[in-house]
Amino acid sequence: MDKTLLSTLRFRLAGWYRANRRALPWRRTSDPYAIWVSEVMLQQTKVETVIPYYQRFMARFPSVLDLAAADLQSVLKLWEGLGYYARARNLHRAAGQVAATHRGVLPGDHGALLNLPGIGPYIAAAVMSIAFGRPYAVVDGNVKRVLSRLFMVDAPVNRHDAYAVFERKAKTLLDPEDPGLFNQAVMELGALVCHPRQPRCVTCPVAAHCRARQAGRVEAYPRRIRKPPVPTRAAAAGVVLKDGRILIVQIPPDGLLGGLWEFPGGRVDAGESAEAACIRHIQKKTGLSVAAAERLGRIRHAYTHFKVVADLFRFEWRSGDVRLDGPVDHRWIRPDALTQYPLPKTHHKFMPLLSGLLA
DNA sequence: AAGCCGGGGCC
DNA sequence: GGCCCAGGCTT
Repeated sequence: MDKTLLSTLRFRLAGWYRANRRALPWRRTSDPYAIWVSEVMLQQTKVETVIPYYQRFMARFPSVLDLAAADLQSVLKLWEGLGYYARARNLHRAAGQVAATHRGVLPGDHGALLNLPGIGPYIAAAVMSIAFGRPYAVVDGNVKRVLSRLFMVDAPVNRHDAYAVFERKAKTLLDPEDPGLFNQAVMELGALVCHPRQPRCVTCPVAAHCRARQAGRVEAYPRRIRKPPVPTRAAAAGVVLKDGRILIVQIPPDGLLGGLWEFPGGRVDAGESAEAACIRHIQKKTGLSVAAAERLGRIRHAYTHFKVVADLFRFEWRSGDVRLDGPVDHRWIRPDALTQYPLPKTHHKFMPLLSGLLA
């Protein structure tokens, strides 16, 4: 790209950003740890969703050492509802590593950051540029959308091999004078002006440089490959009652909802009743024999790769001690203690069905 | 290179 | 109901 054009683009973008940026909590600090936490929370998550989580998290864990000293369950409880719980597990583990090997100070070194769990190309570049002022270009969903329109990039943004294409573009555009501001400016432009649908080109500071706009094809970019529709699964979960207490089990740390707690249950096979499936899963996973009492209700929930229709049952314990197969821990708790544990969204949807038990 | 991993808000 | 969001990890 022509050198004069390049500096004009950088200049206009920076000017627009200074005048239009949102006053976000993580923009009032230069603490690398705070920047790091915000970037982890912002993965695949909208700014408005993150703000309250970020504020609670930073109030509770103001430094790397505070986070490293915390137990994972309290971290997951603060993360409850934010999703992608591996982010919380990795952040906690990484804090432990920073405490142990860097004396609690996040290293301003690209390679060292990439070695920490949960820090990939995006967060490494974001922390290096925003917190340390170093020239690393970020490539996120916003950047890919903005660049795909600016240069009419035909590579679909949601294909893995597209990353290298956009990274090259981002590197040539990056303003070495203030990489942190430049990176945030491109992302803010994507968030406030260069929307996925109906972009506000009229107010765009770089519309004059935009090839898609010149071609009248802004809405045709970014290009994207279609994903197949997600399947729906049937599931069942059981509230097992024994002496006024209910059983919850902890989900294994790897995989879906790892580390959270749930009522025992599982998938309903084809041709199987939800109640029979639930009894089968409880027997298999906890070793308990239960007797059916009643069906409390049904909820629906959408995950990234499937949807679930889940029936909730109430059972009375009949016999057996807990012998776990699958879950990594269990508790017999009073119903009013449920809120002390990090639970999946499905279980928050179950709560209204439990009103009789909580009384 | 592709699949897995939450939840919410928008159309 | 599909799409999108300040992605990273695993295989």
